[in-house]
Amino acid sequence: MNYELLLKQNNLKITPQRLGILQLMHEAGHISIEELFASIKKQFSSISLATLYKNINAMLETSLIKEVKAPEVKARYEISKTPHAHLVCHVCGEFKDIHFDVVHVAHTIADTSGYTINDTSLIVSGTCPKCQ
Amino acid sequence: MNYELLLKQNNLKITPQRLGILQLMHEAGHISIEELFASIKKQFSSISLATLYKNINAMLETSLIKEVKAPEVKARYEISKTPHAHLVCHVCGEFKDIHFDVVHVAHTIADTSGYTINDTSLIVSGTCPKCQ
DNA sequence: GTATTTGCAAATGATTTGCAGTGCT
DNA sequence: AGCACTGCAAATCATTTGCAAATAC
Repeated sequence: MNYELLLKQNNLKITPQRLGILQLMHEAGHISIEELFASIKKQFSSISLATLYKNINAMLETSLIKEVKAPEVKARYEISKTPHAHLVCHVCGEFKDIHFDVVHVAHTIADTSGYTINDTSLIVSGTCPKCQ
Repeated sequence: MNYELLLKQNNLKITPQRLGILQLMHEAGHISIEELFASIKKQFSSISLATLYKNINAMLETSLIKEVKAPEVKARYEISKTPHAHLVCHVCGEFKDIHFDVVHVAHTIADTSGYTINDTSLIVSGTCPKCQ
């Protein structure tokens, strides 16, 4: 994945910290602020939590990344992809992407409401096979 | 709605504060902590934010109420009902219940995954007719 | 009467802001 | 060169905890 291009396309300057954040996010798939901070400190030992938050917020504003808010657990961040659903194990905490047509479901839901749809969040929580 | 019965069924003691919280939550449909605190202070001027949090947490633990975490906005709380979806207007902030079979969707999603499903959150964000 | 809840104050945790210095283009 | 980004410290905002007094059952 070309992180430099991703940043450029979103009018964000390329910095080593940002590249590191995107790389870790991509590897993890879904990652929380704490996990990200702990991991990135291995590369940039003096990185500050303020910088991490500023960058996360900048990337959220341009929709380069997306915040996934599941019930009961802390938010995770992922690089934006085509709309999909999530499956979360509340025992081990694993997040899994599910390729499912959420846009179609959203339209069914908003059908008679007159709403203009922007975003759909579909998260199923449960226990994964390993944790049962 | 019988709030005393609701509390009893969940093994929670009946207090005026709890009855007030449930009443406001029921009237509002979906309410944030700040809104709830501002409203309940009109009835119990000396209620503390700590009490509010303790009660919200107690009711969440028994599942008497549910936390709705939508993208971009602060969490809202609702009295637990049959599973349903939510439609949120990101302009005026209004939350709307949509009676939609989320359990069926959840099963479709978790179908081949081997997950045991506990909970499903389906939230569609957009602009409501009034705000367009 | 006993256990739980309340309200207060203080503690903790999470996130944001201001600013001086540095780095990107 | 000029503007954006970084890192630090401090500020702010959100939530939790400990404890004494009050209340539920």
